Amino acid sequence: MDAFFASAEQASKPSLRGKAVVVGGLGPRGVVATASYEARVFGVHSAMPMAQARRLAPNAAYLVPRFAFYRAISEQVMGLLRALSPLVEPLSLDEAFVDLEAGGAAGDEESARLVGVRLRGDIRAVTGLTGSVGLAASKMLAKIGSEQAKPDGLVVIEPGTERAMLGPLPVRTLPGVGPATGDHLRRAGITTVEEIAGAGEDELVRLLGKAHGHGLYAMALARDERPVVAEREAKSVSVEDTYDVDIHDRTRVGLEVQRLADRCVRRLRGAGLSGRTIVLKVRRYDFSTLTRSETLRGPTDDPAVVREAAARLLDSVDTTGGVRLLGVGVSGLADYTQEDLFAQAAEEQVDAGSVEEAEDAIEAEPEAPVERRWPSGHDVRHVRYGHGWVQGSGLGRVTVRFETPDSDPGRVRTFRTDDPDLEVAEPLPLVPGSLAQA
DNA sequence: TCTGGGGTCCTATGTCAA
DNA sequence: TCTGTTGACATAGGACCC
Repeated sequence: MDAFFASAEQASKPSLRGKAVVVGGLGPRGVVATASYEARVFGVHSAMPMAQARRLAPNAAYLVPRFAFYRAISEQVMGLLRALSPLVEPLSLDEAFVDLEAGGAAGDEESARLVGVRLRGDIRAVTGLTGSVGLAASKMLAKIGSEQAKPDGLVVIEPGTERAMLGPLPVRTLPGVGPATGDHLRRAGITTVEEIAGAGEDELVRLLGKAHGHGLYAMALARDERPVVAEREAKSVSVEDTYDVDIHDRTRVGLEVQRLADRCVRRLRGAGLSGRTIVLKVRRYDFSTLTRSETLRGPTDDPAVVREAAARLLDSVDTTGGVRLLGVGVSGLADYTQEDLFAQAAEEQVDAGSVEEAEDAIEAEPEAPVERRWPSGHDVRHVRYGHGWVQGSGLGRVTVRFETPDSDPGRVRTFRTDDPDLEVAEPLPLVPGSLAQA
């Protein structure tokens, strides 16, 4: 999908169409998740600190992501893909590989192109959004093709033309070459894909190590045999929070770790999983990041066990100077629990006095509750004015623009944040009747 | 106002047992 | 019995992806 989050917001909010839209964390430490193509003109792009984006595009619309909404759209698109083939490998909410051969949907180049054209039409009809398609003989080439096709296009990389097409491209085009590897290669005088091929396999392995070297050399020669794999099993479950202000108080750090452990276990249990290895992640005031892990004798999904392990791990970490991020994860997953009876009994004890209570005893960060209740971009309904979305809030006021996906751009009105006529609403379908509402 | 959140994979190093 | 090799596992860190 093209600029997925931003496009979904523009489709949902007529007044934002054709305008610079930036979706991401709005806090002081937020980063850009997606920028609309109009915003990219100003140099705004994914992973950029929000503060920098605001300097570059001060007049853009800034919205928090609405994952439930995007997920609903994503499921519609994945449904279309699964109609083409049972072999669909989602990479994220807005991207997937499809093995057309396995689906019998396409045998030759022309039939494949036809499938791609039809798919793009279906995506538009069902979601109202544009998606781009890359058709090629391997995952790597299909991915590169789809990048070249964006926005709103289709690219076929014909067999036999792969090497010539890849040759002049920058090394960063290849999957697995990020900033660090890119720098590494550049220092060795390698800037294009054909120069990777020219350097030879031994040289690459010497430069980048065994796995990466062999892999990259193969990619540069357009050799990629990786199969499309549907239903890959999760290998870890984790949660993490970056705090608006560094936490210095060791007691508070401990409490946050307990909260994260509970959240992590909730996700773990929700997925019907348990795990053996508990991981604590700490990012300090200076952005240095360290992890500590502990492996239990058997898998657990017991909140008390995970909390205690996380607390032990925290004991071995120096947090003087403050922490900006904390995280708790579980890996070594199994889909069954093999917990001994002592732990089960201990759980019932500890659960009685949960962390949430203790947490309330500590004074909360002084943050405006209105920001929580009326997050920018979220849908609302007013008794008199109907459906709209929060354009901004603060100082006891909330500003709402009243419009729907199929209306003209709407008008703005401002209310008190405690106005009883105003309530939170579910997103409306982008195409009438197409979005199953929760 | 510098740098999210949720993942995967790879590498290096240490330890232990066969 | 001593020494060396090998493999599995645990741990920590880093690169990368969307």
